[in-house]
Amino acid sequence: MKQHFSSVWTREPRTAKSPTLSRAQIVRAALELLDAEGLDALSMRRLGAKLGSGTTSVYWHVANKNELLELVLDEVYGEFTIMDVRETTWRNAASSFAYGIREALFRHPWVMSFIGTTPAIGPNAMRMMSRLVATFDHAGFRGPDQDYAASTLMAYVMGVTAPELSWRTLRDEAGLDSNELNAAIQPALEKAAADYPELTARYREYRCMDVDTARALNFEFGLTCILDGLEARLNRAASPPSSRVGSPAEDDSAASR
Amino acid sequence: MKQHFSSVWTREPRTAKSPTLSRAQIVRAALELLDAEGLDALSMRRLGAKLGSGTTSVYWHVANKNELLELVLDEVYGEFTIMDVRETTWRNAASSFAYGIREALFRHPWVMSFIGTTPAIGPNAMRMMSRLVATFDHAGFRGPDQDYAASTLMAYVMGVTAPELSWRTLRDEAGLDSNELNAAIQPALEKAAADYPELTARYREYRCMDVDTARALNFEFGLTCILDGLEARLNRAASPPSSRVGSPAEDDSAASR
DNA sequence: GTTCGACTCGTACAGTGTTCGATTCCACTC
DNA sequence: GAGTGGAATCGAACACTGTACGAGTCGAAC
Repeated sequence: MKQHFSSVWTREPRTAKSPTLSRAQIVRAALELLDAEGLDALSMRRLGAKLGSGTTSVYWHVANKNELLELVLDEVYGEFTIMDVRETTWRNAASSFAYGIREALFRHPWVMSFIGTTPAIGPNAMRMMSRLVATFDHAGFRGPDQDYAASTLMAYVMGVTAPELSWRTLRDEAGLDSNELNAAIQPALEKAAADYPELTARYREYRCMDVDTARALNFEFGLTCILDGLEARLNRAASPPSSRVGSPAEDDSAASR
Repeated sequence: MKQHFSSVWTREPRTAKSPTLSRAQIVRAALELLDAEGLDALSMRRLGAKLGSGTTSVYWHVANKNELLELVLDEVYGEFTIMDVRETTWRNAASSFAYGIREALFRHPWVMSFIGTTPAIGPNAMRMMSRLVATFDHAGFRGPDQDYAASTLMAYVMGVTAPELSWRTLRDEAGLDSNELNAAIQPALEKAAADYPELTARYREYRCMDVDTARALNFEFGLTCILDGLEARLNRAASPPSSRVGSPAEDDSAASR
């Protein structure tokens, strides 16, 4: 059978005999380059230069740029930490996890370009998912609902943070602070919203508000929404015997896990 | 004052006198290319060829590739339709909106790479946001909560759909169907999850499940979670006078809007 | 008929990811 | 110590990319 799927994680890493260049080293350098100067700054030539090696030496340790990016991506997944749920409530664990991701993404804004392009099956991503699912197991979810709950939380956090990141990148590239950029963008916004007077009014109203705190409130709002929604489902499943579809693990053996 | 922010929407479009090439034409061709062959297929040379014009002719109508992409992105935003909330419940409107986005994204998988990179301030994005906010206004949200609710829903939908898209792209590039790809990916997954026996068990358990319906269930799960969460907040705000922070619009004038 | 602006497009440049083959270097055996 | 084989490095080259520039074409207004 032909191998239709390939990824860094499917290949055996090269055995290192005398590694003047190592995978870890390469990944670290790439990460630094990405964090410092953004996605466009990472070219194989620049990476080679930063490592003090020839441009194409990297290709012995990594099959291609995509694989390199898979590796760096998983490195970032390694920064998504979760508390041990047995030490707090699941709401606390989930909430601090969400805030942690948000901040990790702020440190590595370029990741947003890969999430949704590259499937995350690296070891760090796996560990994170494992712990997140365990959190929802402890919360009382059963069967696939554990995965669904985890995925819902992740989806929300990624989804809200994405526009925040694009905003921040724009801001930093322009060399302004948030409120200056807000002012600079206002005419374009008003022009775009010209046909929707209620939007214009709304923008005028918010102009005095600090943009960053508004974003933070936005994040918190959605997060509590989701946690409330999850909790509601938990309570709903707890009280009635539930004639729920798609949850095959209501019998004795599988539900105990 | 220097212009620190630029976008297609800030520039006046060129006045067309005898347009053998038009913006609309260019955008359509780019969209077709993107839909048919993905992000990498769109190069200015290929676009020129498809249009039957010189490679650099496009640059008279569009400042650069980024602007072109902003235009195409907004075109996709134009496909995100919302029902008139006065014809159903807000839950219905929001839910069908979410499903609509999901399907539009399936038609244009490449967009995921820009959301979170390019701020969406085109006319179609504006119209969509205007209608979405109106939906939540009708639902009973007041002040910034309307925006927060809209952004929460959008964030979730984008966030869940992203991995789905990466999955589908992978699948189509490999030329397999979902379950075949699932089988092909299994060894990599098991290897990655080797240290987490509960994950392995979980994967084994789901292997028999159809991947696509699992995804659909996942989407529905999170969506009802969010709608439940929003509804809960609505009810909470309705009954008690609420000593909520960060919502400055509890007085008479602003809250009526 | 001339002029001017709208519009097109060929050429060129700097840069990209990656392939290929030659080269270096080290651990090992004889 | 000489020799060998594979690990690792790297320079040159290829086929691309986005875009700046300037020369060219065309249609309408004067």
